[in-house]
Amino acid sequence: MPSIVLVDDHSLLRTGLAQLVQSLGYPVIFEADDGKEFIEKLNDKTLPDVVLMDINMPLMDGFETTRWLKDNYPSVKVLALSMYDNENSIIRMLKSGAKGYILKDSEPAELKAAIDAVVSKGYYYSDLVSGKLIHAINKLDDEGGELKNILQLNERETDFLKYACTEMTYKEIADKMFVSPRTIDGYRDALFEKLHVKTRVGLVMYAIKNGVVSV
Amino acid sequence: MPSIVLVDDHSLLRTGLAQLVQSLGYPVIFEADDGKEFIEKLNDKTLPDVVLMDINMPLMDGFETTRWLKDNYPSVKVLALSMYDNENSIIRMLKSGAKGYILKDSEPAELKAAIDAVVSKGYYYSDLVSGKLIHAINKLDDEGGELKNILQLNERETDFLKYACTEMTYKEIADKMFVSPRTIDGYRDALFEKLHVKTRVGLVMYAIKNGVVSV
DNA sequence: GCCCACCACCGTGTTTTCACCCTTTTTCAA
DNA sequence: TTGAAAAAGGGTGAAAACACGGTGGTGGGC
Repeated sequence: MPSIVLVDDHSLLRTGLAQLVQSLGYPVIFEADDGKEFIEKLNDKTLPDVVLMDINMPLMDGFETTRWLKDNYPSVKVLALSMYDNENSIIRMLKSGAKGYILKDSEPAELKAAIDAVVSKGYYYSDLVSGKLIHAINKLDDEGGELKNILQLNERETDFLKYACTEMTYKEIADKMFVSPRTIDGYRDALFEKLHVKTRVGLVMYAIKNGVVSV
Repeated sequence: MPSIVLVDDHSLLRTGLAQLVQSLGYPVIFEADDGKEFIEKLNDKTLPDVVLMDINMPLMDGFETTRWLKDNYPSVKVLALSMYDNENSIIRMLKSGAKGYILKDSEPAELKAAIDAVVSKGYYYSDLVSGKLIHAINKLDDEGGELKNILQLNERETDFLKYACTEMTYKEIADKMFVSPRTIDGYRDALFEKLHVKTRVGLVMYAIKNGVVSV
């Protein structure tokens, strides 16, 4: 049977999941609270076949950790485990190297199917994932193929987005970030365009759906 | 050993939790996806000692379900299980009749302690809960004791709050809700006051933290 | 060198949001 | 039945948010 490692910051759920995975017959090698702890615990003796990886975690998130794994231990398959089914997370996670993506409200049978598929076929794409991917491709056509926009924000934009989720005015955010209010206007307009929103509320909703800010 | 029922809409996590609870030695009588399903499955033969209840669920949420249980089967103890540690949820849940409140990222040992305490002592208040309660009491003093404000919003306010989390302007929201824009201004100002926020972003963050809108 | 992308910055004008203070209608309880 | 609240609608003005069209500097590629 394929061996498993769990990475999730919700201790109770992770432990429960470990029990479930074991009851399905897969040995759980170890568990970790976040990407950093995972990497520390990982060595040649503890290499699993599959890593069940949460996306939103403190310290080192699922995207980063999956990318690191792809670079350092490409034989280890990552199965992303998320609360949400938003398109950006799915695409970013697959781009980072994940071999599959399942929601936390799936049935145990789907988890088993996903683990088996990742091990035997090398990937697991549920209808949900396929659907989102197709939708993303269609959107690309509409926009002339600017894939980068869906994927990543730079440092400054991420910082700004966090501040945008507070009750600060743009002027106050400008002070906090040591730039002029006009520059903040620029960040805002760039994000409006990239994220396809029109208002600050749109920014906030995006930030939350994508784990840029933790609720 | 006390018997347990689990109510949570995240199937994978709920199943895992069930395994965990059973491995701690507590029999799990049944599981449910939400409050509605829970009530349908409940009868004199399936009465548990403790219900582990998620807060944010579709159809019938944790508050409603706990209140119903308090009215119909007061002997069943509810232990609230939440992602978030925000004050309002804790207070509302305890007001609804929950005997304890633990976070999903607690250690399994705390879950065990909580279940045991709820059964033997009738309640379980962690340091987190106590701390939040004390903070809430202090806030009350500052405001002259307006407890109702923390607890519940009426129908119209809830509707408005949902719309406020979209990119609609207040004018558009007014159209949707069949009232004049001025009335919307009124809803908004009332919520600013009740929720102690100053901007629409504040409303959005409140709505998300309290599960008024689902992310 | 030159072009290009990217970042920070700037000005102007419109729309939306928010604060403050007001009237009318409905409701409900003393 | 009166009168005190609560809910709805209203006006004005200032502040913030948003749209649009710009400038100059920096650091690659070629």
